[in-house]
Amino acid sequence: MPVTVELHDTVASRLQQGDNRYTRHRRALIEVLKAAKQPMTIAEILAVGTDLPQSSVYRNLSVFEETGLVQRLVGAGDYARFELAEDLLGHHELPAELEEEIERTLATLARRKRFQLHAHRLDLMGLCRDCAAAERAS
Amino acid sequence: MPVTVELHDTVASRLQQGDNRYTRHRRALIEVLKAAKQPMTIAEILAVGTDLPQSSVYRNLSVFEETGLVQRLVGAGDYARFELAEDLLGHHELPAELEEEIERTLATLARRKRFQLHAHRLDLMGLCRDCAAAERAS
DNA sequence: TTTACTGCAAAGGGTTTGCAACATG
DNA sequence: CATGTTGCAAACCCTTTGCAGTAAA
Repeated sequence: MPVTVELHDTVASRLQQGDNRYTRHRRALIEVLKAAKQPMTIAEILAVGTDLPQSSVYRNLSVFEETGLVQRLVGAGDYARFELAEDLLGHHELPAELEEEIERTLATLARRKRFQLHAHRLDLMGLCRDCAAAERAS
Repeated sequence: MPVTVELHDTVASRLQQGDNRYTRHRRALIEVLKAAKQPMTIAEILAVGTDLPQSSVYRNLSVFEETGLVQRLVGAGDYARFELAEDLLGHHELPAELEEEIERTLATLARRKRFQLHAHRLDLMGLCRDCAAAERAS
């Protein structure tokens, strides 16, 4: 199915809302991230997209991050890693149900322990159903 | 109560297990971290411990980290932050009960959704009971 | 006395930026 | 065509390191 076309349309329209343009390099960068099985470091991006100048990758990733198209992951290794925002991929996100239950659990236990919870952040490392199947097939 | 003395004893003995010495600067660094209300950046450490040379702070924090005396936090802002290891402070850690319930919840929901969970990491931002009280008092 | 630590300053290395040329809407 | 983007290289800035002198055990 033509997921890629839809993706590019989405990206283009979101960029245009902020006076940003969807150039050739930005398309290529989105393609690279789309093809990635996991969040990529900038070094990895440069290795794959050999015609992408370093400075453009840095600048464009920043633009994408500000636009909410790409998420930067820190703390997962020594370097920052980047991935397409979850709502652009669709099949990598965890069910909202899980997030809600975590929040409920956290809120309940925090209250019980008198822990004044300001915010939380949960990172799950693993494979969703479809990705696990794809991995077995390869 | 003489918490500080116990702390220094603990630090000293742990350092000596690895042929490391407990020098004047290392003591000062531990004091700075002990006094901190929250994890500190290196810039903040240098601002407080004005007589601590930059290179010593970097090197000693590395030693402390390898020895398990200090924990490095990434992703909480732009720079790395450092804090004394939880087992040296005692009162900052969340009850094990909470962590266990989170793990149970996560495992259950992951199984239900066929999500192949390899690992997780949860960061909670907030104040424990005692710290919240201390903040109200100040 | 041995060996780890210190302190200065210089080098390292990922990231950012200035600016003139270019391409998009 | 007005304005955002590119590309090169230099600048940045946090971090690491070499080395001679110092101090802990």
